[in-house]
Amino acid sequence: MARFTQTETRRQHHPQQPQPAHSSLVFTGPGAPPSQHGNMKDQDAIKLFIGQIPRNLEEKDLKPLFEQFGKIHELTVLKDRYTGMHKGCAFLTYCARESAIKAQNALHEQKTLPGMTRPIQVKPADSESRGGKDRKLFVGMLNKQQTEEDVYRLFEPYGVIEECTVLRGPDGNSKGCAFVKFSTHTEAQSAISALHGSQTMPGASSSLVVKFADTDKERTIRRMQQMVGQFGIFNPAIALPFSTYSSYAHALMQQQAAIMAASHGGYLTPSVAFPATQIHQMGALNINSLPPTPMTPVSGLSSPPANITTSAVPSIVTPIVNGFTGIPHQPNGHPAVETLYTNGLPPYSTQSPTAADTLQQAFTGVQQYTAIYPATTLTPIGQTLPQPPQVIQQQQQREGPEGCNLFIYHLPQEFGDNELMQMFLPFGTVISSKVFMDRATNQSKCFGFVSFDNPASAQAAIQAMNGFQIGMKRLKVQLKRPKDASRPY
DNA sequence: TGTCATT
Repeated sequence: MARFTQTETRRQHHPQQPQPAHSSLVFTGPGAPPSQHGNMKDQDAIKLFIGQIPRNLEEKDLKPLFEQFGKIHELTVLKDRYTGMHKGCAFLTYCARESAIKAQNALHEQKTLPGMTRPIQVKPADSESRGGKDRKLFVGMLNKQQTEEDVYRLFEPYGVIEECTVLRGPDGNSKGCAFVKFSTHTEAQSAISALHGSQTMPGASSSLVVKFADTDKERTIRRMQQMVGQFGIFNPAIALPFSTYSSYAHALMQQQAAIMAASHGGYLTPSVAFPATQIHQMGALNINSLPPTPMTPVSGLSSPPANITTSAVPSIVTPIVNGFTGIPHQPNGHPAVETLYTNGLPPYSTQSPTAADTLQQAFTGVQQYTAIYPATTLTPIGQTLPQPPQVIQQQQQREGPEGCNLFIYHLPQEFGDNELMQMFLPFGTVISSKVFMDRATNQSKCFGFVSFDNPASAQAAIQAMNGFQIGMKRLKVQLKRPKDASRPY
């Protein structure tokens, strides 16, 4: 029955009734005058569900029973959509909210209609509350000092508050948010209109948030996303289309480069995370001038590098691996890597907006590759991968364990969370990446955080990426300062 | 040096 009720509710919920003059007021407080004439209903009228009705009773038969509590706005017996069969229940809306309350008090479970074994049900229809959702607000960006009473005061002007709870952690400290349930949707809506973004509480990082609370379903989704962030149990890369040959090749190179970077320790190593062809181009750019001229998008990233043809997958492994093994010490047919670094720094430029794209493309293969091939095929030169890189797309801002969180400064202006993550993926599983944005300008503050799932990856990333030059700046890559630490830099 | 937090 509950399911039918839901269905019927939705179906019947749509017809918009003409509203009485007073209902157009944004504020519909507890003192809102009830409708007195016509078939108008109060804006805060309650739709009642009537259950346990004998199937031989139609609207006209039921009307007298309910009319004694007030003028009826609408009474509908529920019928099966296809067979037209009486479902033994109805929806009833009185013109006045008060009538509904009276009827419920007088009738619900109080009387059994002829032929029925259970007493009549008279209660607000599911549509009236959706579990309270449509009149329950989530309030965020509160001051953590604000109590239930403070919140109550804040929302009181907009209607009758049935419930007001400040969310608190286990220690009893406010989480800076609350739930406020009004008696009607309209009241809740007016509170949103009046209060959302209206003020910034002292100590809050942005203006007050007032919105309808999540439904159960939404909460479940949120929970799942949090689990993803915490445990990395979901790898969306699996859902990506099968990698092209070229991205596979890139993936191999980058994977090996990552291994090199992790095991080598020199500042030179990060550069091998880029295909040789790309190193060349970027290196040249870097030599020419600082700041470099805007870079054309590096072409050919999605096609195989020159030294890789269309041979079967296993056969390309060795040459690539060998090539990369040689790079740091013995350049292999390309100009010596060192000679490209005329300023003694690894090459890379992100002066143009295309640079972020470039990086992203350069690393894209890693994700696909990791998802599709078993780990054993990833180690053709007998090395063990520290951690298969993973991409968590629905990331939360989560810190990893102690020693796994990096603070990165001097990021290119155009780097976002994703670019930051792509840049650090070769060193392990990135459980979160966050570039800080200036709220006012929506511009990057050029620093951010990357969290790995293990300290070794973090250390490898520091070794490889600290001091890495991008444009005119060098990345500063350090362990994130623990909250309680007070060591200034 | 993790900005936003959903009983």
